[in-house]
Amino acid sequence: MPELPEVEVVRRGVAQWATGRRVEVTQVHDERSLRRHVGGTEDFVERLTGAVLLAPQRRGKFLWLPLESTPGVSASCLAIHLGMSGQVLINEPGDPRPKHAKVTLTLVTPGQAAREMRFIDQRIFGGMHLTQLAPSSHPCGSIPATAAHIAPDALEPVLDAEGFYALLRARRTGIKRALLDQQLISGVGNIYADEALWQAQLHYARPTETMTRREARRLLEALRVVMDAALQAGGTSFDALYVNVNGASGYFDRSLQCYGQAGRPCSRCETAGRTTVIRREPFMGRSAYFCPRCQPRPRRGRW
DNA sequence: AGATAGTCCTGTGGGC
DNA sequence: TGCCCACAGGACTATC
Repeated sequence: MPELPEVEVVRRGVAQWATGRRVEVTQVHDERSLRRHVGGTEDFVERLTGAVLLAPQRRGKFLWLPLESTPGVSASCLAIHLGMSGQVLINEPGDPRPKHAKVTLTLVTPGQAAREMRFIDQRIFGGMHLTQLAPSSHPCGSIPATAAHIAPDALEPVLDAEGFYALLRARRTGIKRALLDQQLISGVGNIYADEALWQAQLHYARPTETMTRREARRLLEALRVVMDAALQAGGTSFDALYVNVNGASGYFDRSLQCYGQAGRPCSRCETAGRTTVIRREPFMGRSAYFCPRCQPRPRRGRW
């Protein structure tokens, strides 16, 4: 499941191969991946073909490439969301097309060989669309109109510990729900929520309104540390569903301390000479992993 | 405002 | 061996 670090790995790969290139051919193999494009497939192809792609940007799990704009026309972008199983691969033209290829863009630039940028998506929860760019607090100054509602992500400096604390105290929900709410803080999914909560020694049902400044700071720091480490490792790949633009897996799964570790000993407890087993509990139609000793259940938890 | 249910999908895996 | 069905899971929408 691509979360912030995985999307950032993809962004960097796309930056290397797509920045400044022109879309020579647009092929849509499966219209369902354009569900979020207002205007339909024909409009998508017509507007994208011939456009020059600028440096890709990211906020949370949203990725976008601004299109070089013509004077007098409002700026737009190619927005990409990977959903559950989306991939962006860079290939040479003529490479065999993967089974779940949904969109292929042929990218050209003078004096260099053409490349194909392919959007692959097995479960079709992700997609591509064209949309206007709207002013934003994002470092690049704008954001896709369709992503304007999401909050700054955990790695943006604009989100500081005091601001994070204030946001949490203003809510009446459980801390993991808050972390997964992209309108409060973006980029966090199930994996990094559980990892950061484990790191910060907070139970997932901890009511946000009882969080202390210290705990909020510890949690934000934990999010940053775990996401930075995951980025260094090329992301988390449990299976072939998440890969970088060259098709390579990340290896952060080997560093996971909590997520997916049900039945295994908590490493922090082990270091302290105790044995505690990581537990999995159903949560919001998925799972929450935690150490029952390091992350004790609050008396009045919020699920 | 917060919580929940439904929707979109397909590969996987448990049950028989 | 093979069929069927339940299910996961990010984001969005509708509804309570």
